[in-house]
Amino acid sequence: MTNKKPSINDIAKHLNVAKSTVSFIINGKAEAHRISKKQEQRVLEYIKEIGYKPNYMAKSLATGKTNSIGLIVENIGDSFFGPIALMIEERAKKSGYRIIYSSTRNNTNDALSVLQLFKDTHVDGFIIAPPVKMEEGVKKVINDKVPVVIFDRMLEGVKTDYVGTNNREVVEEACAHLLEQKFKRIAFISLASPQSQMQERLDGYLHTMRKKKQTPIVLQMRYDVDREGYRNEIIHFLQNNPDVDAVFFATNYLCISGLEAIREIGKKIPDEIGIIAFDEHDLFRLFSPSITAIVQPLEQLSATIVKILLNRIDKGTIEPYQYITVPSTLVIRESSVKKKLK
Amino acid sequence: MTNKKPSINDIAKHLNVAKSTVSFIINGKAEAHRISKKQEQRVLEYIKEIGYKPNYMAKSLATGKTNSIGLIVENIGDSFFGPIALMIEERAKKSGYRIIYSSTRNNTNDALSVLQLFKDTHVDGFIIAPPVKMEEGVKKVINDKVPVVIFDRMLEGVKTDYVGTNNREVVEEACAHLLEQKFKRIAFISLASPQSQMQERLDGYLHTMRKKKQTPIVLQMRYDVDREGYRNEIIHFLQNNPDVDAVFFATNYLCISGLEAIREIGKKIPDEIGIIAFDEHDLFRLFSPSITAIVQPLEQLSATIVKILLNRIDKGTIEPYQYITVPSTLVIRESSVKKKLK
DNA sequence: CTGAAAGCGCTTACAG
DNA sequence: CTGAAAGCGCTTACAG
Repeated sequence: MTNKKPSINDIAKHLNVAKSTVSFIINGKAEAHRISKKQEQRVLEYIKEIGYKPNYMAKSLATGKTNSIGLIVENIGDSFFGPIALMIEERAKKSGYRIIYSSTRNNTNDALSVLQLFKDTHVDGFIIAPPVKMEEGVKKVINDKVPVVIFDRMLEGVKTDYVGTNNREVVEEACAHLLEQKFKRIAFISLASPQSQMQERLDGYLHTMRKKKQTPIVLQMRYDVDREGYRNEIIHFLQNNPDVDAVFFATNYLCISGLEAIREIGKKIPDEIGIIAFDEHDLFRLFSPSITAIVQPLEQLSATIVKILLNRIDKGTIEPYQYITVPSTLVIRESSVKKKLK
Repeated sequence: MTNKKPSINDIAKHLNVAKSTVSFIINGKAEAHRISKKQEQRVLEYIKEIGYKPNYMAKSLATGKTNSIGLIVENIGDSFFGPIALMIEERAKKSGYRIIYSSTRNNTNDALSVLQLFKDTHVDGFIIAPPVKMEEGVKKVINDKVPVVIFDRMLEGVKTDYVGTNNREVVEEACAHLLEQKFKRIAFISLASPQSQMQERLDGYLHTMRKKKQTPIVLQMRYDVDREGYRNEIIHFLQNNPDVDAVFFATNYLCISGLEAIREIGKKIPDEIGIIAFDEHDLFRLFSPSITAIVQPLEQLSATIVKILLNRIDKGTIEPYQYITVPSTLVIRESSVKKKLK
């Protein structure tokens, strides 16, 4: 018993067989290489006895596979990407893949450099919620035959798999609901972001407003601001638009800043101002009044993302790319239902 | 221009120098090996020209280092570990380390198997918030000279670095604050968990109660229950203990279930029941009334964890192990301050 | 059915 | 100052 870890070579020598024989047996290819049952038993037993563990780095060097996936998101600590990261990892683990993650905080340069770094370390595939201007970087990766699944927001002109939700349709549903509740002046508060999911949400809003002959009122804030900044800007906006009687918030954290703003200026939800948020948050269930929200099916999104990526990794990248949208649900709570109507 | 990635060998051949020379130059050891400036320039320029990227797997195989760290937490999607994961990754990245994560959901067997898996893939070190009964597994890893930093909860008898907060002291401070506010019957609602941080929080509570001659009232729930289950058990508890006029919740999610329970039975916060939670949550700032909470210094915790681990990785494991507690802050809000006293 | 050998792309004593 | 060579621990054609 030395304390050096045993290698395939050691096993082969000890058992007087060839390295290749051992390797085949370990990898379950004994049958395919017509190795005798007896031989296989002998090797398997010895492996168990000495507690042999293959060296993954050597294996990776020889095969070019690392069994790891790079996950690049906006912020792994937030209430959307965090749970997604949890579910993605749990599913990937079942298929023997590890997840390496990085948060971009929407910084394109950081995202590009981490993309390159992960690629240099030979991840087998990527799951990316990209910041803007990532098109070229992602294309390069795909060109080098590394599979990429984009999620949450699309990348224009990048041919690869995408998984997202039906932003536009569900926002239309939400806005229609507000109108039904007799809210008249519905504002849309969002980020000045060209990202596809934000554009789709805006489209849904504008489309419904136009269809119902309402005048849109849109606030698009810079996205490099902190919570305090959003709050102040929303206060300002609501004061300048006193006739606004409902707000659709394009993300959950904007809604949280919005709630702080509304508290500050003292408007009553829902009778003086109706509220709907995109994406769920613990707060929304418990807030008084509870907040109507569009809830994305996180489990289903994660499952789809992982399934598609693993399929690409296994089978290469032949079939047509998939564009999948999993529908979200409008969960109606108190903040969008006028008490007088009840 | 073939499409095969250039290797050190290719460079050496092309430039008519030895592989070792190229390797030394790439790794900045040109000087140490007294390689001529001219030679160095020539190699560096060529590398740049062809866009050479070292193969990390080969490098890892040769050196035994992977520049990766295994992060094992309870749930990367929750409001404590998520932000911690964000900060840990950002700091590790600056020093050239990647993070591979896994969530245990407090399942010891899952945690042990992922610990083994990460170890087999040769992570350079571990950051672990361990479930119970991980002592032996972690010891084995440490014995094999892989550095481990434990955080959030300690592991009895495991000699390694630990980073946590001053659970006991800050809970004492919180309980003293409730007593000052003339709350009489303070209950402590927690999980039936032998984990150290939970024990310390309980100790802080019991100690203060005893010192002030108050009778402790403790509810310890099973920790394999869902939010609904917690809520129901808390309702039950509060109904059976109608004289309880304040509750200290040992975690933020228990507090959230508690708020649902309190809403259900219709008690008024803070005048009929005072509330304090351990750990911050978005909800607590915005809830009406806002909820007093013990806030852990996440930035400082993450920074300390990463610093200690990288130090161990670089310098080996010679100096005595560190046991570091970073103090938390009691943020007093409306839920623990009686209006009548104001 | 099994084995000898080359190869994956690095690092690092060692010799000169 | 620089180069030839062994080694890290696997996989996989290829030969028999």
